[in-house]
Amino acid sequence: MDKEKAQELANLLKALGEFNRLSLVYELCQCKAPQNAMCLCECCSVDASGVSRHLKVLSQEGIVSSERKGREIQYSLNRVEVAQRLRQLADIIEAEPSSEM
Amino acid sequence: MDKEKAQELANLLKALGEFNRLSLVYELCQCKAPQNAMCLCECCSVDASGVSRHLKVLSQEGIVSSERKGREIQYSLNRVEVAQRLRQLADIIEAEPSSEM
DNA sequence: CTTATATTTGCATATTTGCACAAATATGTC
DNA sequence: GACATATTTGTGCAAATATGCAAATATAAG
Repeated sequence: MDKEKAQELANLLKALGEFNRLSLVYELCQCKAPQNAMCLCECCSVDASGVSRHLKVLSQEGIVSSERKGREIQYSLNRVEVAQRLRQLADIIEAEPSSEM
Repeated sequence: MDKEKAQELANLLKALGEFNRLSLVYELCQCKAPQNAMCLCECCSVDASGVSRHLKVLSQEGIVSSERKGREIQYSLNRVEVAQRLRQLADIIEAEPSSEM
């Protein structure tokens, strides 16, 4: 595993590893349709500016996608991609080294 | 997902989401036999006390196990458990809600 | 008991992070 | 254009975090 990939993965995990951000992800997880930030605001204990910043972090890490719809911006969870990256890590962790060391 | 479980999961992800700690995990990942801290020291850019602290965090989150062997303490990765928790999250994230919202 | 090695802990410091509030920006409606 | 709503950004602050160094502790070997 090269350093750059490791850093990327660490960033993903760090983004998910904050309670309010993880709450946002769970919330989006339960939504069939994309949600706007005001709506998402209700599921965690921070104000709109805080939610905005959290969503920005999630967006930068490719965890959520956003699309402006008029006045609102609708966020949706990149389910497949995130799940895939988590499973890849799980596979790496679980795979015992074949030979040695 | 109740709040307590979410917090636990966030803690796991946060523990893994720091570059040097993730490097330690990768290092342990490639080891068949448990490693002591001095050995692990080489894989990341912090001194022994830093490694000690990182290993403590990983240990508290159940990511690694430790066992004293004489003068050394040998650390090993809890492969199955960590992989399982990551896959559980992946499953939650990937599963689209059946009915609504 | 002294010495050597491995690990942890106390302390100080620098950096990062999460947050609220206010101001700025973007967009839609009248 | 004036106003309302949604979101972002600037700022400051308090708390958390990562780190190195030195001292303390644990264990083994002599």
